[in-house]
Amino acid sequence: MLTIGKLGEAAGVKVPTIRYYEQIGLLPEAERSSGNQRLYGRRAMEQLAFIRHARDLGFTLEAIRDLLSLSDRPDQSCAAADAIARAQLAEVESRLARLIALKAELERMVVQCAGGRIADCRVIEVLSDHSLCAHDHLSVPKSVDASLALPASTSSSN
Amino acid sequence: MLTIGKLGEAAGVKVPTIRYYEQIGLLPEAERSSGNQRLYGRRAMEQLAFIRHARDLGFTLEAIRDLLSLSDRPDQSCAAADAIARAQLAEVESRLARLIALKAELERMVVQCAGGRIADCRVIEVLSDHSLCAHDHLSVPKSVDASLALPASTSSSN
DNA sequence: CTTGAAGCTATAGTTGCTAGAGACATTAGG
DNA sequence: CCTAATGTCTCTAGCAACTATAGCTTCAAG
Ligand SMILES: [Zn+2]
Ligand SMILES: [Zn+2]
Ligand SMILES: [Zn+2]
Ligand SMILES: [Zn+2]
Repeated sequence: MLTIGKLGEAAGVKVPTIRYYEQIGLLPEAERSSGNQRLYGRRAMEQLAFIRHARDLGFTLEAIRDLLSLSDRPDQSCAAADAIARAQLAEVESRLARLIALKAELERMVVQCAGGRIADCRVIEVLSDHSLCAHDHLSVPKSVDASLALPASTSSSN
Repeated sequence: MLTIGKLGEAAGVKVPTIRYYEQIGLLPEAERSSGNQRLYGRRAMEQLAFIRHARDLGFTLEAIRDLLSLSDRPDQSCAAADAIARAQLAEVESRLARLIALKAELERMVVQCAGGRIADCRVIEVLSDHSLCAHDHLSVPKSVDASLALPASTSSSN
């Protein structure tokens, strides 16, 4: 039985994050010691590692919640799990496409600036006028909108 | 003089967002009509368009705040502005690198799943064990950490 | 037995907005 | 001129996924 600190260390997850996961019901309520401290066994370890890995791959907590509950039913079809993974892949691909456009536009502005006064700064100029941009880099269309953010990739370990 | 609705329409920014920008001091307090409604002139229009464009390129509001105040001092060196843009480029490049790794890993898991029962699902297997991953896709090193999220790219216009 | 680290709960802050309530302003139509 | 519809006002709360703080209790080492 591990304390929360040891568990966090083992799984590469910060202690408050573990408590947060429990609070939102992503992890089951932990057993408690006589002195009211959380205690974890192998099962909790595995679940937390699963969560951590899925977060690293960019899955939302909601998706992870679903994946966890699926993984509890080994005999069912994995179609739902695969669908979640494919959706995540699509998400990543769409972000990727957008970032590639952003990168091109940012490179253009940085390269074009000769580095004089603000009045002649290409960076400021381009930001003032999108028609100076080579291509689109537009805001994302509504359908793709929700949860675009890369899960605040909260620097690794404990 | 435009009302806030017209301004939002013109700049492709939602009305509450404009009020929010004023609230956090990114836009100056607007003039008011006799009936206490905000009125905007050409200057506000340009500033808002600048903000919108910079947001589209992924700059944080903090960075935009700095860029705006720089653009108010046309005679100064543009080194600071260029530095902000280069930092943003670096940000984008780092996210890009990470997303490329994620994409590869997600593709691998999706492709490898034969689609049977959960017990044999490659998606679940891989999530349970990072050593099944081909490469790193690790959480971002501490230094690059803050504000990794793509500015919740809150679908364009008004 | 004492001390310091680790744990506990509860609350608030982060980013960049978005949504709602309830009141006032403006404008178009009859 | 009155009314209804829309627009705007302020204020507050909510989203994701944590992180940080305060003020306590418990535990392990010496
Ligand atoms: Zn410049
Ligand atoms: Zn542009
Ligand atoms: Zn599968
Ligand atoms: Zn992995």
